[in-house]
Amino acid sequence: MRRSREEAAQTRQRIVTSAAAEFRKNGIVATGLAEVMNGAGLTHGGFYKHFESKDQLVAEACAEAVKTVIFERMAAAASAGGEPVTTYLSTDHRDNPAAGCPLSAIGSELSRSDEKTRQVATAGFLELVEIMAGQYTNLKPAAARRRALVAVSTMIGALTMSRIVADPGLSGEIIKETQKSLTDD
Amino acid sequence: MRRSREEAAQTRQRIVTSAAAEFRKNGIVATGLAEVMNGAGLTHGGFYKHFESKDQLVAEACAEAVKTVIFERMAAAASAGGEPVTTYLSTDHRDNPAAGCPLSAIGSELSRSDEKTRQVATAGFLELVEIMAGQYTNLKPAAARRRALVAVSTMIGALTMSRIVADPGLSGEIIKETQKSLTDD
DNA sequence: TGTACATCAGTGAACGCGCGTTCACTGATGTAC
DNA sequence: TGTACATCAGTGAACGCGCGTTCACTGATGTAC
Repeated sequence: MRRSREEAAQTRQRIVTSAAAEFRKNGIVATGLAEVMNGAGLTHGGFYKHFESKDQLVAEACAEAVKTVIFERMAAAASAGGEPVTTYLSTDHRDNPAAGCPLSAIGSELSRSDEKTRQVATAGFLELVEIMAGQYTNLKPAAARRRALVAVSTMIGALTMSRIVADPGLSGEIIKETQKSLTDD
Repeated sequence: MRRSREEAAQTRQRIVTSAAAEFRKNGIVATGLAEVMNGAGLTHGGFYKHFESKDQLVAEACAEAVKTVIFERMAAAASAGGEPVTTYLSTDHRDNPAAGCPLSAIGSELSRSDEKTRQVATAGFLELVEIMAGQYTNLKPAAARRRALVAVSTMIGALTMSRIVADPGLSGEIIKETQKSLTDD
């Protein structure tokens, strides 16, 4: 039966949030819409009352993940005077991809996604670069940005590799060494 | 009809090579066995005469990609006295994922693959670390390895991001800045 | 303010399709004598 | 070395299944008078 405008908006939001978690946990292609809808407490038939296609959901779910993880959590970690690198490169982040950075969790799938999704991912990357550039207070803005571009690439590569690697010791070593390398100096 | 042992071995090899390319181009989950077999010039029905499952093919295809790209091409680039970083971080490599490093091309999918595949990926990562460590001739082995661990993570993250990013200028900037950062000093 | 009707969120079944896997069959290769 | 038979690589059809998407239906919400 019909729902109120407010209820419908909440439902839509639950679908996006469920998708953002499922995609990061199991991958975009491997996640079915029925799985996403089930995660939002709905049956799969109603999906198209809210979205035009799976691709549209992918773009919105990616935007939500970028917003909560990069624009909110990482930005907060930096403005609180903490080291954003330590937040990003942690075993906690490594072990919880469903709640973590989409650039690490679904990076190789994002490179095959449509324009809209890649633009959203690009915006997240640039925000992370800006956050990191803000850490290099002893450098001029242009130099800080250049260094941050590399630092963010390092963070994404290291977290991705720490999840791939079969040896837990090596996985921890990647996180620890990368964290040290990016916080020293 | 039956094929000679030699022909059958060649066929098997063609399947692995086709899979290694298709997986890196379109992703593991998004690539069907029919697509792989077609790339090897066969119909899909014969697949199970050579492999037990898709997972087994994934592991072997990953091993082939690691061997040709890391153990052969990257090792050759280093021993020829060239900079392996320049080979890895190039627009050529960025634009040809099907022939490139699987850690960048299918990184996030590898983290969800089975133990065998992740072990193969880990071996490739460690070899790349060793190649890079060999570049740091002015450091003691342990320090060189630690630095290489971070450098390889940076290379993988930067190449992955250069493929995700929607803006070609930014994509080139990531490659150029990361290359500079890893070759300076 | 109350009533009649249109709207539409959500359900559950169904669509065609491609997936990984299995199987009967073919006929050349390999093996045993 | 030749012959008879077993093996098995490859084909093409079929299996059950889950995919993204569509649709008829329900009934509460929203709108018009």
